[in-house]
Amino acid sequence: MEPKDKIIQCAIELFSRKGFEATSVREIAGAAEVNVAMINYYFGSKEHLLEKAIDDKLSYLRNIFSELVKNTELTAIEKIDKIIELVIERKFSNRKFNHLLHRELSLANRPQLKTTITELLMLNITPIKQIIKDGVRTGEFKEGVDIEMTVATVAGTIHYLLISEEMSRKILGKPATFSPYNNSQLKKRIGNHTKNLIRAHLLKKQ
Amino acid sequence: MEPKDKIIQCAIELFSRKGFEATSVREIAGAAEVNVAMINYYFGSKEHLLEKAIDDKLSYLRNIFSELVKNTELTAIEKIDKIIELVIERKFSNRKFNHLLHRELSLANRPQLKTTITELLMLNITPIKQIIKDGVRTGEFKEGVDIEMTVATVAGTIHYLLISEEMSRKILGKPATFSPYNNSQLKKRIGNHTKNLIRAHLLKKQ
DNA sequence: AAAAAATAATTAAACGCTTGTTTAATATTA
DNA sequence: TAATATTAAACAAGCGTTTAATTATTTTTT
Repeated sequence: MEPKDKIIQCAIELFSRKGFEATSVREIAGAAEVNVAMINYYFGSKEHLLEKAIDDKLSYLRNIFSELVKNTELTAIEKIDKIIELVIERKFSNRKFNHLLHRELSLANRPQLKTTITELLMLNITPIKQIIKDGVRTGEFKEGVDIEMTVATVAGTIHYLLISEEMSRKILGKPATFSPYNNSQLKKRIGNHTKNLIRAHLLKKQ
Repeated sequence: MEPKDKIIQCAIELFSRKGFEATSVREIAGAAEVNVAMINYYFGSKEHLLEKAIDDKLSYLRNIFSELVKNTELTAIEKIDKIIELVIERKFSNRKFNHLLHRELSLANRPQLKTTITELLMLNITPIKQIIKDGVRTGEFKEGVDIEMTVATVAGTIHYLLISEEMSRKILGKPATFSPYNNSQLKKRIGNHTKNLIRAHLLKKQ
């Protein structure tokens, strides 16, 4: 792997685990096995490195959901099911990176970066909103539901259970030996719950 | 106000807005109008100051929900409504402090602190769980619902809409001029949605 | 109640260390 | 031969913390 990419990769890993400010450029250089000066040579500054890394992720993830929304062979509720699974899968496998994004979003330090991150997070949100809208329009879903809030519920439920191992354990009432993120059990459970919830909330009573 | 308390107050404000690592002790001292050495004199270190501040908040908030859970004059769904309103109120007025807690929780830097924070956040969670449990036991709520996940949904929905102004605007589809946290409109909207959602999910069909 | 002693609070200055960044020289590749 | 990549070393600035001296307050003794 080229040194430039290796720097990005190591930086993301360290920023995600320790936070941006708590990670030194020497640490990153050490992990990437390059000279410290290479970081400024390639990226100009530590801050630009962060921006570049997040920007890369954004352009990589763009338009990955679009096919699902367009697919007309599935009903709205089937699409919702699929997208719930996709979001869970993605959030689980990018858990710490997501924490990095949310940390930056909660700070007033780098305003320009916040816009990029918002766009990145909205990649998960927008398609859910669109599918629910379509479902209401075609009559498959109830009228009068608060679509925007429902979207927040789906994203929020998944997000909340990925905050930390200890929080998840406490919420689930599990002992300290339980590793919520190391088995696929929790993924399924979140998926089932969210789907049931959305059904009770959106589907017309039959 | 005593210098010790003023330091805590200013520290919380700065840590919340800028993050722990990005805030210098000289900044805190400047804001609190005391000499830098006072911080170490009173708290030993910058890190202990953070711990003390969070610890204070924890002991202040303990047992504040207990009366609501014990109140037997309300039905389970009425209790849920009340607690949703309480949690929304609290999260809205402590928005940035909550961000600080969640940032610390997402980092591996200060493990001991994470336990305190988890306990603090669980003060919102535990009563909701208890009320739903009771409601299921008395037959007011459906059986077979995933109680722990439902709790995560309530907390997650509220939490997600408080991530950032820009995120909220984007989720709600509002223009850049809209200030989601400056009016009480959003509070009510989240409250109504969450209550409706929980009703559809928990109440038996009549 | 006044004086003396002891404790606590506050200050300016310095400490040693780490930070992100730059420089200028060298090695590598085109 | 020219452009690019890589290096070790140095830079100035900021960091959290400590020191030692001074002022303020409280406690004890007369």
